[in-house]
Amino acid sequence: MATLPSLKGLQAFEAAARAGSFVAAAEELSISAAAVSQLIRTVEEQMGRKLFHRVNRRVVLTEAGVEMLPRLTMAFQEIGSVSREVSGGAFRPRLVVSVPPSMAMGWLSQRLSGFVASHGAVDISLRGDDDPVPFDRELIDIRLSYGPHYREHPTEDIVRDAVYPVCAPALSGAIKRDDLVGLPLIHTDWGPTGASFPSWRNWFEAAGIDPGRSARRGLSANSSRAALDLAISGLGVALAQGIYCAQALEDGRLVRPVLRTAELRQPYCLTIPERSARRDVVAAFRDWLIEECLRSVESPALRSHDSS
Amino acid sequence: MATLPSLKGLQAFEAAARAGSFVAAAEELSISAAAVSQLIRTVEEQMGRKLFHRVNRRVVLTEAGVEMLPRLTMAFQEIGSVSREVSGGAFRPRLVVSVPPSMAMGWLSQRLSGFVASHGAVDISLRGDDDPVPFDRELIDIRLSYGPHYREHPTEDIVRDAVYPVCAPALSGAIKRDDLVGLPLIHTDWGPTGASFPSWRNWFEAAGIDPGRSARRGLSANSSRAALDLAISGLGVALAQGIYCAQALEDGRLVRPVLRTAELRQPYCLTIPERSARRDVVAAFRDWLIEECLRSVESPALRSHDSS
DNA sequence: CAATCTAGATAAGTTCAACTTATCTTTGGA
DNA sequence: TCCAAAGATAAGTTGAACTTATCTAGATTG
Repeated sequence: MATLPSLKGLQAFEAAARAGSFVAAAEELSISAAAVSQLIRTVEEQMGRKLFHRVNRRVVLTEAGVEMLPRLTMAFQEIGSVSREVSGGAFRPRLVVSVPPSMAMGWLSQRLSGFVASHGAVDISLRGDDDPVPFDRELIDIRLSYGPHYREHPTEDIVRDAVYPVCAPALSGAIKRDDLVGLPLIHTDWGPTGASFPSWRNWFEAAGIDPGRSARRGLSANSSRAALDLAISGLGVALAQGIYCAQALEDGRLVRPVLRTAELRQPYCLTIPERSARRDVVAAFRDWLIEECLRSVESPALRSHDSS
Repeated sequence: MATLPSLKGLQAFEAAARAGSFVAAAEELSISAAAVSQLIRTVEEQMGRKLFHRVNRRVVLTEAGVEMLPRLTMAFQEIGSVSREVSGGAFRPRLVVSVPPSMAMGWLSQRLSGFVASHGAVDISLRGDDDPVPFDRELIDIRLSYGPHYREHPTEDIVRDAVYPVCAPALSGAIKRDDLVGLPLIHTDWGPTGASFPSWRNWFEAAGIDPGRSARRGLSANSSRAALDLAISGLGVALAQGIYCAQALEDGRLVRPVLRTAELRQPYCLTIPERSARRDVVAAFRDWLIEECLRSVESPALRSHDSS
């Protein structure tokens, strides 16, 4: 079918299928039952397929009808709700933000109130997703991801972060050697997103240190957040990412026992689909988010120790 | 606004907003530009809000218009694609299945081909989600979850699984004592879904054994699948769930060094929203899924050792 | 077992939303 | 400076959508 069937016809079908009766649908749409009957007949002709079985004086959905109903219901609900929101003066811009799960849980959710406070009425939906994210299906306005995926949308590099050994001040005081050999290490399982993140093994290699067996020893955590918490508890030395540990370094819960860093192989990237780019809220959020990223990564606590 | 604005008007708005021009929209809709202009004016009157700024001989979306566009685009695309699929004879029923992430990755994805083979033309979308899942927004047809959530939809208990100590045959042979004290244990971080799953601590308590320090010792894995792999590698004894380890027990990659089990506190539950229940595909998938669950949990490998 | 009720189909006529053509205004660009 | 092109508007036309009225045939009931 080159062109769509009649929208009103589809609407009548949707109401009738949902209600299970033409009369009920007619009432819902404030038209006569005869109109519903005709609309649906027209749609069936246009689509070349029966949507209802007429059994006696009942109607029962055909397989094709059953298949259409939920999708049409969702579509018409969306049309209805967006129309109602916009026409009833008090619509709030909706902003769908997607970031890697680890950021959604900690870093970003802590800072989000800052944006809301400065920007006012916005409905923000914060999603923690692994790549790839379905921009169109979920109407995502802005996606922060590790590395450039999404060549099909405008993407900009924001910042290239690094990982640092960090530990509790108490543990740091007890460190004699500065190559970390023999210390309890906290390993982070970065998950699928961070498959290419540096491990302790990489860090030792880059530093030219043979860690012996100690590169395998110690605790492991399945999130960067958990790894940081373990480090703060003094259980060992974690390889923490700048953006996540800047705060703890600043307020002294963590220190950097040695200064060597390992840069991440990929920058963090911001992807904003064309359709969202012109929205004011999106532009404002983009600026704010970049500012926050840079502030976190280039925090004085990290800078002052920078050892390149 | 009590009732929706004109659907054709919204459609015209959507096309014009997307194309950035009334003339282009008119061409797309195969009507005259004057018609587009009038339709949009009508919608604006019905909604009591301008959707376009008329600047010279250009049109620019207002904030309200920008807000509406993506959601309308998605809705009309959905209407178009469902209509096209159903009217163009070869529509395939679409089945959206949601299960806990651990099942989506392993157990279910391995078995799914069986259903497709027996049932024929179906488009299955398999999602790994944590509870709660958005039934309506994602049009989920069937959800398998641990424990009964979703009182608002018809839900049935399927099976109550249990966890068992399992290990590689080689390791089993080396075991002298049958209380597992002193053996390397593999701890599983069940994630948010399984917050109430039995841990080694629980298992020892239930068995009336004081594990001493050994309940904390050993490896940990952040998924049941990873824990099983570690156990198969002979690195320790894992507490594995029946449904996941039945296969490995049957083909001898794993054995049960001791027979005590710990029942899960909740049964696995199947939730099917009203709208999906009447679909043939859904009913068929439900039957198949229940069958597969029972077969896995009540596999001979588990049964023959059952120690209640 | 009529008598009645109700859901849906159909016919015929009506109406108004949607569409066309024609004309006007503005302006961006050659 | 003049034209081409985009949008607004007016006036008239068309047909999709709607109404009322009537028909059919299962359900329901006294």
